[in-house]
This record gives sequence, structure tokens and C-alpha cells, in this order.
Amino acid sequence: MANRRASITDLAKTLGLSPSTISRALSDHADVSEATKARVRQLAEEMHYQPNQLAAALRRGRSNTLGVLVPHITGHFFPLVVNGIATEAAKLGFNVMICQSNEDARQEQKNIDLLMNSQVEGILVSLANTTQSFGHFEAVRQQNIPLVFFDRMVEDFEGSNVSAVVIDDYQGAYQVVTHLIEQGCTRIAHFTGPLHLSIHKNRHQGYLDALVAHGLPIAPELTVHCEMNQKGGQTAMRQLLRLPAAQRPDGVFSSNDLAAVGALQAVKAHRLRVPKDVAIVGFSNEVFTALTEPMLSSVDQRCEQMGKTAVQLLQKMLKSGPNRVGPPKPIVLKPKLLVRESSQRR
Amino acid sequence: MANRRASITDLAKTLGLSPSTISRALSDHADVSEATKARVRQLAEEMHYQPNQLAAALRRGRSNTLGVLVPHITGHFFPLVVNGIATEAAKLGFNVMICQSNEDARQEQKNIDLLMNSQVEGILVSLANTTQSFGHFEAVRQQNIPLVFFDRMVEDFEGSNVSAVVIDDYQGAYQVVTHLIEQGCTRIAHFTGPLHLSIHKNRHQGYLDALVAHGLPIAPELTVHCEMNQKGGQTAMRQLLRLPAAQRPDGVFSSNDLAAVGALQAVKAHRLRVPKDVAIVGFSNEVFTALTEPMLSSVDQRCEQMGKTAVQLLQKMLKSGPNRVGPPKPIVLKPKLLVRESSQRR
DNA sequence: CTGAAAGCGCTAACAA
DNA sequence: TTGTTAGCGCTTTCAG
Repeated sequence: MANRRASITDLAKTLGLSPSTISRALSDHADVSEATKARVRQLAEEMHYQPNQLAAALRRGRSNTLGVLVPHITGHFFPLVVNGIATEAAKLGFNVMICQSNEDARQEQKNIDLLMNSQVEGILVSLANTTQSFGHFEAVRQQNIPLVFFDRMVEDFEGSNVSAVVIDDYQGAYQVVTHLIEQGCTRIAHFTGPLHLSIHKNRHQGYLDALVAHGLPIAPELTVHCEMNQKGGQTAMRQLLRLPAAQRPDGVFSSNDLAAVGALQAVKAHRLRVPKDVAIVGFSNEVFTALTEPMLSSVDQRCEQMGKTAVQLLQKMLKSGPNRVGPPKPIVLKPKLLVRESSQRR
Repeated sequence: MANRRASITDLAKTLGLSPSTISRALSDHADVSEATKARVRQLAEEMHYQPNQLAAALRRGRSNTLGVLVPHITGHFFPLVVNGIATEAAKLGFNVMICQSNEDARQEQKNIDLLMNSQVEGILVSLANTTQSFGHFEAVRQQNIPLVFFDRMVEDFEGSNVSAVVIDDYQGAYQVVTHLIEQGCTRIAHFTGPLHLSIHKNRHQGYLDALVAHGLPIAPELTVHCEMNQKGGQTAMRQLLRLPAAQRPDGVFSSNDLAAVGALQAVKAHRLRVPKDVAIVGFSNEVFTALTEPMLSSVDQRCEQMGKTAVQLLQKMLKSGPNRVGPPKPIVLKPKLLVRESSQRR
């Protein structure tokens, strides 16, 4: 009943061989005769032998495992990134250990420790938004464990073994606004969340710069700070629709998709048409953007690509060893504008 | 540069103590003087000591880790369940190792092996839908590693150390239909996917039984097999709306939310009102159900609860040891009907 | 081609 | 209260 697992020693005894031979046979070492390998493999099968990775990792000093730490594992974005990470890691022969910080700096700390204790060979992390100090990454740096930030990074983190991959929010916003202008919009509103968050700050800047680049004026009343959810979008849109006709926007770029849906609903409730009277574009390419009527244009953040790139980066660092000094230059992914019905005017 | 991690032995040497004392001090063993503990802890801090869990686990024969295997880590359902699992596991002091099978039986096999090799103390798994044979669980059973299936289980898996937690799809469907009847619907249609999948089979049966229980006739033309996505729902609904007025449904229960959205759109396109002319209810409580107009009623599957329950079950098995024989009686969670606008008639 | 022996870092008898 | 010792299961020199 208390079925102890078969070990190499067990196999060795049963076959009258030494543990070393068994070990070599199982890892298909060239120095072992085919005959022996065959016997070993067969017995291993029969005895349901399972190698003990803990022991192997301890002995080798390499765990073959990567650690992943995300703020949460629900929602739209992170599961996709994690999927990209897991897929690429598997391809490269790594196992993956996934933790979530629940957006809490304390837990982030704990999880980093956990990953280190688990002897991961590298860590991929997206910061909790409450994280203000970075002491818990000190140990990672000290021990020279490769660290890749993705999406949310420490801006001024110095280290020879640190890297990052982020999405170019500015560029995404710039593309959106350029697109809206090409569709004939001349008064483009922007819904934004708190500007101390870099995603909103960068998207807002992209919005402003694109307007300027195309010779359009910047109308302060068209930048609306609102709750970035459906209700907030509705409220913000209603407010804009109350403006005198000449000041009313004919295009909306929302910093996220939920608020864009709210805007869409408000416009429809106002008996105006989307995209004819008001064109709307969101950000993130959430699942539901394909379900609205009209379907919502949005910006795809290439989540899987981000995960994949992050792992490749880590792999490179693992291979080449530490060699850089100073803060990392993050790899910046170009987002992809997806034009759907809500902003397509011809 | 090649910073080896500080070990217990290192601490011992530095302090002129034995490794065992260090070990005990670090784990706050009662037999160590407070003075010593303080010294040890301080040095550990200074040297950035990180315990090597691999070594500890190897020595103790307990890894303190649970394995989780899901078909995929994207979408709506599984991330929430995994979240429930991770949260509860953390509460009970377990680490969690998460794998995905990508709905592929081969990968499932590999992942099970991986988890076993990693010496997990228990495994939580939701089957890939291509899984037909269960040989890869043989090893798990052999070694008496507690196994908990969630959501998708092996119906006739016998074992003293196996358990399961599932959602009562039948009950959920029954609730939906009863609700629709209470709202005054008398001709209720059902959109279903392939009936060889138990989720659809059970929901369909719940639909039929609820009709019978309330004395309503079963109209075969009202069970529509369709692609369970938005397009499929639209097509199915249009087809139903072409029926002669007397045969047309005044209520729709869709086996998932996507098709329900499609139905909603088709009804609106037909200039009929929801819920007045046709009431609609979906299944799964996807995020977007709260974004439609009117908001879509649906059935919440208590994903987090499922994860939590699964872990608790595992914990119980771990504590009590194997004691049952024969196939497990799964724990069945009651789903929760969420009545929103699309089916609320007063 | 195979075996003997050492040791990865930690814990837990047992001894002092 | 602390130290000694042995060993978890595996890999890897080094010697046959």
C-alpha cells in the first residue's frame, strides 16, 4: 500500500548492475551497450520507474525550471502571456513554475523567495502595481539569476543579468489616432485612466503626438479622465455628446476596451451611428470586442508573442552568461491595430 | 561573479556552529536558544541565505507541492479555477506547479510524468478532451499519489486515492428552464452542442426534464444543434424566427454564452424585444454577458469554488491516507443562476 | 563497457 | 542546548 517509488538503486539491484550504469543507460549515454540499455529500459517500464527530478537537480545544480510571477492569472492579458511563456519554455525543454502576486507587493516578495528556493534557473516577472520598492529583487541580482521583466518593469533597475520586454503603448495609440484621422475624423476624444500608470500615460502621449503630427488641434475638453470600465465609458461619452454640435467628437480612442463598449452603447442610445457619426477604437483586443454591434476596433497587444520573446531572452542570458552592465534596454513589441466595424467608414 | 548561494554549511562555518543547529534555528525549533537563533537569523539575512527546497524536499521525502494540469490556461473557465486552486493551496501552505495539456492526450501524458518526477504530493487534473485512454494515470494510482479530477473526469476510474469535483450542469439547466417558465415562457428553445460531450448532454437533459416537470410539451424542433459560437447562435435563432408565429419560441436557453449573444443579436435584428418577446439565458457567466444590451442572464459555474474544493479534497486525502475502494463519488457543486435583463420580465 | 565512491544541501535520529 | 552521523536519489569523476 505504502508503495515506495522505484529508484535507480532498486533497478540496479534487480538487474545486478551498478547505479551508475543504470543512470547512464537511462540517459542514453554512448558508453553503455545497447543490450544493457534495452534491459534497463524494459525493467524501468515494468517497475513504473520515475526519475526523481529533485535529486537530479540537486546533484546537477540545475533545476531546468523557470519561474513565472504574474499579478494575477485571470483576466485577458496575463493568461495569454503565460500561455506564450509556457509554450516556448516547453519547446526549449524547461519546466515552468507559475505564481501570482495578486497585485500585492508582499506576496510578490514571498513568491520571489519561493522561486529562488525552488532553484529556478531564471525568473520572468510582471510587477504587482502596488510594488514600490525592489528589495526583493536584490537577492535575485546577488545570485545572478537571470531576470526578465515583461509588461510591467522596474524602469531603473540596474543589473548585468536583467532584461525586459514590453509593448509599445505609445505606438499603439499613435496608430489608432492616425487611423481615425484617415477615416475622416477631425475631433477625436480620448478616454484615459490615471496618468501615473505608464500604460495610460504613454497612450495619452501617443494620442497627443498623433494629433499634432497630422495638424489637428489639441482640445483639452476631449481628453476625458474616467473609470476605465463600461459605466465610466458611458458616462464620459454622454458628457461629450452634450457638448455643442461643433465641439462634439466624431471619433473616440479609449485607453481600454471596456470603456469603449460603454462609449459605443452611449452613442447608440443617443440615436447616433457608429462609425458614421462617431468612430470608436478601444485598446487590448479583449474577447468581447468581436461581439459588439458594430464590432469594436482595438489594438492587439501580442500577448503570446510577449511571453515567447521573454523566454527567448531568458534563454539567451542563460547561455551567454552575464555580460552587460547598466540598466537593460527593453525589447519593445509593436502592437497591432485591428480595424473592425466601429471605425471603418467605407 | 559566479556567486554560489550561501548554504547551511556556510552559515555553520561562519558561526562556528554545526549545520544541525543552523537548520534547527532557521526552522525555529524549540531546542535552540534564543540567542543562537538571533545570531543565525541575522547572518542568514546578511548572507542572503535562501534555503534549498530541492534538498529539503529530497531529504524529507515531501515536496510540499501540488501539481495542476489543465487543458489550457486561457479562456474564461480554467484561469478562474486555477486561481481558486492557487489561492487555497497557498492558504494551506502548498506550492503549486501548473501545466497545460493543450487539449492533447500526448501532452497530458508527458505532463503527468513531469509532475510525478517533480515529486508532487498530489495532482489536480482536468482532462484534455482528446483523452481516451487512461494509462498515464496508472503510475499515479500505483504510487498512491492522491488524484483529484475537476470539471472533466474519468467516469469509471477506480482507485482508493482518487476523487473528483464537478459542476451540476443538469441542475443548472433545470434552474434556467424553470426560471424561464416562471417568467411566462411556454415555448422554450434550447441551443446545444454535440451531445456526446457530457456538459451538453447534461444541460439538454435538464432542459427536457424541467419542461416535463412543469407540464410543458417537448417540441423537437425547439432543440437546435448548432455551432456554439456567436455566428452559430445567430443562425439558429434566425431559423427559429422563420417558424410560423404559433411555433416560434418565446424563450431560449443556450448551452453557452457565445451562442446566446448570437441569439440576442438575431432577435434584435428581427425587431423583436428581449426579454419581452423572447427571453434569453446563456451558460457560463462569461465576462461579456454583463456587456450586452440587454445584459445576458447566465449560469455561474463557481469556478473559484471548484478550485478551492478540489484542493480541500486533496488535502483531506493527504491527511487521512488511502481508505476508500471503488470509483469515487464526485463532489457536485450547485451552479448559480444569475438573472439579468435578458430574461427578467417584470 | 561497467563499477566504486563521493557529494549536491538538507534534516533527523541519536548521542553528548 | 548543541554536535555527530547518516542518507534522501541522483550524477559524475576516476578507476578498472
